[in-house]
Amino acid sequence: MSEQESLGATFPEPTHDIDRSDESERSAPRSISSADRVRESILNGQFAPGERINEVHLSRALGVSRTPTRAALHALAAEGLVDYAHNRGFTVRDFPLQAVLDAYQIRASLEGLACRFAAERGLGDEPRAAMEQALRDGDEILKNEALHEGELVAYRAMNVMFHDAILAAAQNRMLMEAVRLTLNMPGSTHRRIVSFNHDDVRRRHDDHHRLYQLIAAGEGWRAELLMREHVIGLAKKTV
Amino acid sequence: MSEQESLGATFPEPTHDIDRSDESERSAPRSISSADRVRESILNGQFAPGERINEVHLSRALGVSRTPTRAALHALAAEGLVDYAHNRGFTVRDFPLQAVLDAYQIRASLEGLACRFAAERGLGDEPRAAMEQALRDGDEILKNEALHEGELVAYRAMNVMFHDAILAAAQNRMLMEAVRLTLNMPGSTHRRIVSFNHDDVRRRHDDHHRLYQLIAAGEGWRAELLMREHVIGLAKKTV
DNA sequence: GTCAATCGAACTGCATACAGTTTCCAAGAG
DNA sequence: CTCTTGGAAACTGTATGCAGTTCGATTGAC
Repeated sequence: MSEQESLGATFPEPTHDIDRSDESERSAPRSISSADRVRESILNGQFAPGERINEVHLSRALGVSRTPTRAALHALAAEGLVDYAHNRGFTVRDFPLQAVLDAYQIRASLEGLACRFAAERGLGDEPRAAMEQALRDGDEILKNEALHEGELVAYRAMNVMFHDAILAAAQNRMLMEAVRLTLNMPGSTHRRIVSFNHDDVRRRHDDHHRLYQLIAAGEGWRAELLMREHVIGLAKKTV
Repeated sequence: MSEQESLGATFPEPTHDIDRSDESERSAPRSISSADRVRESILNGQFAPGERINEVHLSRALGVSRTPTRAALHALAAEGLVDYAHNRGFTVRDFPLQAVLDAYQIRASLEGLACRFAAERGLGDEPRAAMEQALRDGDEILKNEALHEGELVAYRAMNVMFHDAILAAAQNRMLMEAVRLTLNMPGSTHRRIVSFNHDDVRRRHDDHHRLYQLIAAGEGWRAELLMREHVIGLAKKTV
């Protein structure tokens, strides 16, 4: 493997696993960035919490020089995944269980606020279409008695589409960025176990229907409270 | 001025105008960073919204090379003050009035949540002492009939101390970071005009007293709602 | 006069070398 | 054995040069 270090083998190949196409900005379709690869490695738990990140080793593993490596790490520090200290470089942040649970509360407040904004400002055409599509998709998925592998993937995609549509309808970029902060948590698979019990899924999807109707009806306050409950309910399923 | 460009003269001298000493991390007392200087320039409105930032000119103005300049700009992009696009560099973000008003709503939600956390988890010794000190300071300031220059400075410091203490008591770093996002708004002095009418100040300070009592009494829900009202009230005074 | 193409200047992206700091280990004093 | 101290290795911070891209102006065709 020429100059690559052994660490390089552990890095994810350039796949668009995390779809960030909703940047709303001119998101050029350029190849996946180093930051994305390192982020995925951290989220997958390939770095121990508190571990120092050696720039030279990391840059070799990424196959680039230290300059873009440092830029990527600074970006991750901005997202809160790593810490930075002058003359001491970057360390992987630790996310104790309490922090993960708190993140759900924060996200609940923020997405609740997004619902209120959406209700007050009205649903644009694209957000409305996306929400309706997500509702149809969810209805379709729920026709089955039990959810299998492919349906779980579809369910997740549907869920992301619905929540992103509300954020888009809120028409506030800071809100989107703050919510993204709460989603970047290293949930090393043993956490973040959202129940796929059929009744739970049905209840959550029913929330979506009610949220859509409340927002469309301009019921900002009710939509906000329901979304808060909806998101907090997700935390209850987290171990 | 040797090698400095004329732009350099417009940069703030290394003073600790913005006190970020509450980093809670090992905040080494090193000299003020380039990022801080550029941030202050942007917040002061020395860059037009949408304006592209030339790295070479900026680095000359800062008296450093392009590498640390880019790092500083990336840090500011993380804070949301500038935008970054590949091969096109950094541009100053625009903050329309609606975004500024929304920021108050976001901050209200987040600080309300912080109150609930603080009430549920109990006030630590330091946050409690800070809050009590802030309350005493406010009482002292309000003894005067009208507020003059020095008292306005003291009032602001007292206010920051009170709100920071609550965030510290919430014991959640993500919450602190999210709130900081909402505070980094270019309020080019014509906005962010919080009223210093004596009655308004008295009302806001009375909110502080009530918030302290609610949090100390463990009344999380009531503290959350009062804080939301308290912060939203600030937006009402913004033009 | 308007639009398109083209060339050149200017700017950004990256690699690399060097300087300054930290960190760790080993040797020595108490 | 413990603590201190010296120094070297390792690591981070910064400057700089070059390559690739973008942007603007000038020229030419229509």
